[in-house]
Amino acid sequence: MRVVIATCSVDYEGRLNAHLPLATRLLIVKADGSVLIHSDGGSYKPLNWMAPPCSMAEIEPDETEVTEGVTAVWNVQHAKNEDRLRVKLHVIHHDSAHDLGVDPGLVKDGVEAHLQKLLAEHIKTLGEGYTLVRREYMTAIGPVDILARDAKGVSVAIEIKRRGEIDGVEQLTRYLELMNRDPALRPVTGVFAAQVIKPQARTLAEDRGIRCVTLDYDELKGIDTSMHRLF
Amino acid sequence: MRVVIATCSVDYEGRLNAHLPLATRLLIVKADGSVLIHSDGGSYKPLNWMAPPCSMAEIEPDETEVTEGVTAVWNVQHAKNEDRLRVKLHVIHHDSAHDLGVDPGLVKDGVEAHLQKLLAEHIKTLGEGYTLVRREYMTAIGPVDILARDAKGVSVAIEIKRRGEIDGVEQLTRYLELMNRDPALRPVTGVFAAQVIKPQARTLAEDRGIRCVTLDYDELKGIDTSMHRLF
DNA sequence: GTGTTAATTTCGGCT
DNA sequence: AGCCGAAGTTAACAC
Repeated sequence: MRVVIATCSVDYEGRLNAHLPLATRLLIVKADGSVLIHSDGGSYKPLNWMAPPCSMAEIEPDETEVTEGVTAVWNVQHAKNEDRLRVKLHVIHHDSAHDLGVDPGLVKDGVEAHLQKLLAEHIKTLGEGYTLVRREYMTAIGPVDILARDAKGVSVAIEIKRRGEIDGVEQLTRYLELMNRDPALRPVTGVFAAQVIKPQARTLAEDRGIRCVTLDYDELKGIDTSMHRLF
Repeated sequence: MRVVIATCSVDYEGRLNAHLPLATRLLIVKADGSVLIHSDGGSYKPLNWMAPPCSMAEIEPDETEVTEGVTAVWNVQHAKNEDRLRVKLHVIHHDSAHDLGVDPGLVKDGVEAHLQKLLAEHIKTLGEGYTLVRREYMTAIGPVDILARDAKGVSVAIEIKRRGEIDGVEQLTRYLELMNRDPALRPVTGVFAAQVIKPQARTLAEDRGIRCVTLDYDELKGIDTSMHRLF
């Protein structure tokens, strides 16, 4: 990995055109040739970048560029499309290279899969008498997150999201449409469960007779913990 | 901006829990206190990070950590929630600080908003007699990009995408379904406009009676320029 | 490899 | 400040 602090201007041509005026920035060249250009603020997204696979060539500035004060030009070309990044370096304040080796990678815990597991274990939070049929109930168009039955024994298809948006309602609607054609399951009602449900998604869901449920991850986890403590 | 190359392990606790085993990585501390942890590969997304507003405190390792070879600990705490990042530094290979100043920011050209503005201004490119009703026409499930009327005064809902894919057709279909329930608007026809329309999206759209229009950004911009020149 | 879905998404625009 | 949708989204997973 090469780390450079330089006063530079940048031009990107590809899916869009973008330009960065002359300023001092952090330039990172990774082992796979990818380049990141960071300012001293903002979040983790670089001001501009080139994703791998790509190659970086340091070329001589032309006469006009030399007049403008350009001391070096980086030409970063994507390997599979026409995306190109040109960095015009004026002043280099720092330049160092480091051997980092391969990273073992991130270990995560607490994503949607976890929510699904918790809700399946505590399906009664949806209502008295609810019973779990199975998680990842397979249909012709994909797996329904949870299939359950309510107190009356009616099938309930449950779609789980961390954040409930329109896409999720569409997804559940497709499942319900298909499942309601199956005489062995029919009728199937729907529950849209998420930690947060956007108003537009709620409107659409309720318009289609789908019940919306807000999930509290900590509460589900709390039930889980207290259960473990009790038994 | 502080740039550090160090052998370290990282733990994140917040919306989820995540852990990075001991390895050599690039650590960036920005002026706003935010921290990025990058490996020597992958795309622009860091392995782990803390978004601003947050504060970083360098603390002494405890006895156990010293035994494990930890020489310093960074405690990065988010200012508005309980998100916390702990970096245990074992070996520091490089450490430097740089004053970058404020970045003038990225200048973009050719995004969806620009397309929408241009098409609204030149709505006649869709056909003789077309008139603009308004951009971002609000419905219960979200805003339609452009509402117009054709030469016969029939309402036309226009969905604009840079790249026309199935999602966009689904979106427009939802709007049309809803708008066609409104006696004041009915009937409403649809136009799916994009710079590039994928064959599958085109097929689906046309199957649903939605007209597909390919937008030429440079041409629209050209009309815009020549208009300015003429008047 | 291709397509679909999630993400500690981030970012910008508007109410 | 919050909500909503786009992004040069990126990344993980299924087929």
